[in-house]
Amino acid sequence: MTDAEYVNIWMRPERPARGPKPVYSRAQITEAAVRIADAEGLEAATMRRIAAEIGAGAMSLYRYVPSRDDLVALMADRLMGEIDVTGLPSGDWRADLTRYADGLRAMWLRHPWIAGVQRSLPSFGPNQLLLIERLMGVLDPFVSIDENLSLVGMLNGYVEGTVREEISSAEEFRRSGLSESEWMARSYPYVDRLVKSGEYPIFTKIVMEARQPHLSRDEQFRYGLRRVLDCIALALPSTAEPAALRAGRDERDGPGAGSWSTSGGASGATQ
Amino acid sequence: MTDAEYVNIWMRPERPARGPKPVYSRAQITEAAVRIADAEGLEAATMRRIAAEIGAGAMSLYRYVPSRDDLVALMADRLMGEIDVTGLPSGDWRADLTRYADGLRAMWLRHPWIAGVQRSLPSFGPNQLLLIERLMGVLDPFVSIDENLSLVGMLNGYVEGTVREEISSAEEFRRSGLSESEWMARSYPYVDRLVKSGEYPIFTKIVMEARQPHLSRDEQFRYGLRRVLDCIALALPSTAEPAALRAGRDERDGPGAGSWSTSGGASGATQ
DNA sequence: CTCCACTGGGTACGTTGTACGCGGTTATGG
DNA sequence: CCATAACCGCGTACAACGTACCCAGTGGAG
Repeated sequence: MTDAEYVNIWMRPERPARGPKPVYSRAQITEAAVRIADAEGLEAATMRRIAAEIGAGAMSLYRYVPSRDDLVALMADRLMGEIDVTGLPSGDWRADLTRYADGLRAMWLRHPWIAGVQRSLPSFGPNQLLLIERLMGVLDPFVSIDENLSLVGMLNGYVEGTVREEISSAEEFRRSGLSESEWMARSYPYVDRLVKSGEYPIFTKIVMEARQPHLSRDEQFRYGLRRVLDCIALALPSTAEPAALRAGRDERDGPGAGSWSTSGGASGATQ
Repeated sequence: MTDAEYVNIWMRPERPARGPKPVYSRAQITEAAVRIADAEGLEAATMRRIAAEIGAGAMSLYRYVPSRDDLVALMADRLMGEIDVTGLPSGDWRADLTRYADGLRAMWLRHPWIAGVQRSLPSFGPNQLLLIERLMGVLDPFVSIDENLSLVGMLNGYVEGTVREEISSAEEFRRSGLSESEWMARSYPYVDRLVKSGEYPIFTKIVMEARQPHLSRDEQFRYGLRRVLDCIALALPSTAEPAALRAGRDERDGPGAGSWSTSGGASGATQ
C-alpha cells in the first residue's frame, strides 16, 4: 500500500518500533470481524461496523490493516487455525484424513461466509501453511508430491463441494431473513411449477425423495467420505494399507438426501 | 420486490402486456454483463457500467431486472447453458461424464468470475435445471437418486475444486494488474522467506517441484478425472460397466504440478 | 378518442472503502 | 534532557456503489 514492495499482509510487520503503544491489535480486529461475519454474514463486516464492535473509530483499523481485502485474508487464515491437525501424520492415513475432513467441514459450517472468499497462493497465512504441512505430510511418505497434490485436491474438492451445498440453503434463509418454513412456502410455487410441467423428471425425483431423509447430514458426509478415501487408497502403494481395502464399506443403501434443502445438493450437482 | 410474492427472477415475466415496446431485453443485458465480467471481473459489472455498455441509462435496467443479485443469477444460468449436454444419456456413462466435466471446466475457465457467485436451490434457472436432468440422467438407470446425488456431487467437487485452483492465480494477476512475471517477482520475497525458514518442507517441495511441470493442466485434469470416474465405477452395479474397470489407467507417473502457480494447487489443498 | 400501464432515464439518498490530515504520544539521537 | 521523527486514534471528505422515487413520453385497450 504505502509500501511499493507490497506482497501480502504477512510480510507487513504488525508493530513498528517507535511511537505510542497501539491500543488494539490485528488479532483483536480479526476476532471481531469473524464474530460479526458469523452472526450476520461477511457483507455485514464493514470497516465501520468492526471498528464499532471494538470501540474504535472507523479509520483506526487502517493503522493495523492496509485494506479490507487484507483483513479478509487474516480472517480466512484465522479460520484455518481452527482445524485441529496436531500430531497429524499419525501413521494411520485413513484416520488422519477423516479427522481433517471432519474438522474442515465443521469449520465451514461454523463460518459459512468462508464460501464467499477467494484464496490464492501469495495470501497463504501461517495457519494455512501449517495445515498444508500436516495434511500433505500424511500421504507424503507414500506418493510423489504431484500425486499428493492431486489426491488432497480431490479430498478437499469433496469436502468443499458437499459443505457448500449444506451452506447455500442456510445462507439463503439468513440473507432473506425468512425462517425455513416461510422460505419453503415462498419457494413452493416455483418448485411446483417445475414439477407440474413434467419437463424435469429427475428434479421432481429429487424433490419428492428428499422429503424423507434416510440419513443425517453427518452420515451422508461420512458415507461419501469413505468412498473418497477408498478412491485414494487405489492410488497408494500396497505398503500404505496392507489389507481390507474397502473394509467397513456399507452395502446397498446409499446416503439419503438430507432435508428438503438437500435438493440444494442438486446445487453441488451442477455448480 | 414490488411483488410481495417474490420468489425468484424466473417467476417474474419479462414482458408485460400493455405499454410501449421495451427497447432492450433481459438476454441483452445479461449478455453485456457477462461480457464485462469476463473482461474485467464481476465487480466491474456494475449497473451503470452495464447500462453504458448497451447504451441505456443506469436506472433503465431495473425495468428488466429487480436487483443486481437477480441479474447475477441470470448471468450464472446463462453460463450453465454453455455446457453442451445434448443427447447426454448416450449409453456410455464414462464418456458422458467426461464430456460434462470437460465442458464444465472449460466454461469456468472462460468465465472465472463464476467462482465468486453463490447459487442455491430457488435460484435454479432453466439452463441449470436442464443440465441437472441430462447429467443425472446418466447414472439414473444404475443407482438410487440419493446415490446419484452423492456421486454427481463428488464429480462436481473434483471439477470445481481443480478449476478453482487454476483460476485463483489467474484472477490474482488480473486484479493486481500485474503480469505473471511481475507478480512472481513481487511474491518471491515471501515464498523465499518461507522456504528459507525451513519450517515448511512440504511447501518447499511443492514450490521446487512445480518449477518443471511434467504435464499440462489439461492432462493433470484428465488424470484426476479418470481417478474420480474409477471411484464412481466402484459404486455402480456390474451391469453398468461389464469389464475392464480401471482400463486406460496410466502406470506410475502422477500428474505434474502445472506452473509455478499450481502451488496454488496447495490452495485447493486446504481451502 | 381517452386512459393508464408501461417506457427510458434523471436526480438523489444511504452506505461503502479509504485518502488525507489533524493534534497528541513516545522511543531515540544528540 | 530535549528536539525530532515516527507513530497513534480518528474526524472529515470523496468517489462509487445499489437503488428509491419521480418524471415526461408512449401506445394498446376501452
